[in-house]
Amino acid sequence: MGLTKTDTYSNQTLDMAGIFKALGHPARLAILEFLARQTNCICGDIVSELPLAQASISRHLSELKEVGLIKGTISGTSVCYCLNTERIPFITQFLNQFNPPIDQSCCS
Amino acid sequence: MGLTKTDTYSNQTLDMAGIFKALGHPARLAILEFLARQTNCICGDIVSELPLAQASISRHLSELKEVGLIKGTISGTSVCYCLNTERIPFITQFLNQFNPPIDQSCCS
DNA sequence: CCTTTTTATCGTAATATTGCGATATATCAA
DNA sequence: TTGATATATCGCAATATTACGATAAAAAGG
Repeated sequence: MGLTKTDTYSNQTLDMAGIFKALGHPARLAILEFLARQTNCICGDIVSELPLAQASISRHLSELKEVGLIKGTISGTSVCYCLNTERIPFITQFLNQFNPPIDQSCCS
Repeated sequence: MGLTKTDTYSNQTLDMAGIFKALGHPARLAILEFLARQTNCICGDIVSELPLAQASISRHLSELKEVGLIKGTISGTSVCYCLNTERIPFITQFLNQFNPPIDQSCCS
């Protein structure tokens, strides 16, 4: 028996934790930073951007896609990757709750 | 030999990944959400907020403090915890780079 | 069909994280 | 000093993540 995570935490908390976990690895962050530097989607050859094996990059990409941070569409024999920019305001909005008017007098 | 993470990724990427990793666990997110609901710092008794052992909560709190998401000051026999609200704009500003004008025509 | 190219998945070893009980530390009150 | 209370740290077991090579799958071009 014992409590599951779903019993304990709200769906929103679990979803957001999933997104942050995906952001919480330097390789995945580096992939996003690379995509952000482009003016177009990148069709293939993300592998050559990082010193990781192709299998590892593919895994990271699928984790990023799983939480909706990137989009990927098959284009012939390669895959086109883009940032899913819609996701960002969603995250920043969530983070805004941590910016409340708290009286921090006892902690400063 | 072999590349270290510091060789491969910028300090900013590593720092931000550390912050997101800290955010990427439902228990730690729940702690932050709890702190955000308060109008004051919380001196003690965060343990009773979550179904985790005291040792586990203490661990999570120290991880949050390590990346600067919360502040803690000793107050007698307990510890006062507050959100470190300064940190939030820092994160949202970083996330803004993922909101660029990308031509997503091939991915939509 | 066969070959090449690109990406995904599988199996597995190494490493990291999580959670807990036990214990240590520190402060306060008596 | 002793006892009670609050928090931190240690040691360890269970679990999750990461990375890689090998291999599979899917599409394009002969």
